[in-house]
Amino acid sequence: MTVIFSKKCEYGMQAVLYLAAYMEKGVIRAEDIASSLKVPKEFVSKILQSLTASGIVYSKKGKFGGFSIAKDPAQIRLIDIVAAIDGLEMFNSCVIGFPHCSPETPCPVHDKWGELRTLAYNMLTEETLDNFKDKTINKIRTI
Amino acid sequence: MTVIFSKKCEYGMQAVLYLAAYMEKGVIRAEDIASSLKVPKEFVSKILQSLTASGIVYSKKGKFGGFSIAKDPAQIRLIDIVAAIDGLEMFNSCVIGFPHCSPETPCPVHDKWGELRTLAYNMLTEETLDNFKDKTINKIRTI
DNA sequence: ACATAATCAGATTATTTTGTCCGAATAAAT
DNA sequence: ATTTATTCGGACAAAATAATCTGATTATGT
Ligand code: SF4
Ligand code: SF4
Repeated sequence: MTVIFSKKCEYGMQAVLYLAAYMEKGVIRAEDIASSLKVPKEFVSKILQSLTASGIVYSKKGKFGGFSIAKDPAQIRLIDIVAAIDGLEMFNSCVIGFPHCSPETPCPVHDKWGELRTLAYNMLTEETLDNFKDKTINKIRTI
Repeated sequence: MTVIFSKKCEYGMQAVLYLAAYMEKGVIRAEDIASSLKVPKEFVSKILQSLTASGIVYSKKGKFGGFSIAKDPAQIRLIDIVAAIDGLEMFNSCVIGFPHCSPETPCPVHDKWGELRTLAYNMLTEETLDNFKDKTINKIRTI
């Protein structure tokens, strides 16, 4: 069981938080990111490749190459990463897995789940990455 | 990507809601449950087998056998089904996938996620299956 | 007792997700 | 130009999840 997001998406968010927190270092090698986060190197590299295609991450090839954040962190929200990797279908789906989710045919937990989805959406939308710098650095230290 | 719970768990909750809503019918065949819910018959049968082992569901073998709810629906909560199938680890895990989740080393969204987890827990805990009967029947009709 | 209809239990297959490997391309330093 | 360190991109492998099949077992009706 996953907690809402796929590993791909979790690692993607972690890696982008890392890049935003350490953006003054310039490009950072996938290997450094992977060892700091304790996640598989090739996997995180692959995820960052796809985020490069989405325009969130910048990559530089060759010696002294690596990844960096492509835009101002003040313009990136966590939901942008979720949208790029897992997509946003979860915000239109049912916790219990019933089909045809709508207020006209509510399942037993419809009201509460709707509220939860809104809160989750806000959590990923209200703040931009620049606000997360200190907490990210502290969290990564403890991994 | 799943929305919090595995298919196994989603189908389990749906099937138990079904059994609770139609408990006056006595035992119900896996095939009827599967066709009403539009889920794979053998899969739902397997899940109900494991819920039988957990004591939530009763099963009767042989001709005119089937499944029924084993306890009073007023004593079963959705979280009991989640606990039996997916387990409750999600209530101690991070949305972003960081390890060592704790208030001492909070990740960027720790506060909001903590609140969300509590609401999700309440959603699955506060009501018992007997309260869901009407909504379940209406929802199943529309599948 | 026998035939029938159903669950049970476990083996098996399929699909998706997660993770790894490797050759080609690229860029910097010598 | 050559060497070296790196990403890129796609193929590949492993693991987890979802779904199916099959034979044994059990209970009912005749
Ligand atoms: S709670 Fe019910 S109506 Fe709402 S999304 Fe889930 S199944 Fe659909
Ligand atoms: S929000 Fe941070 S501290 Fe809280 S569970 Fe997630 S990673 Fe752990």
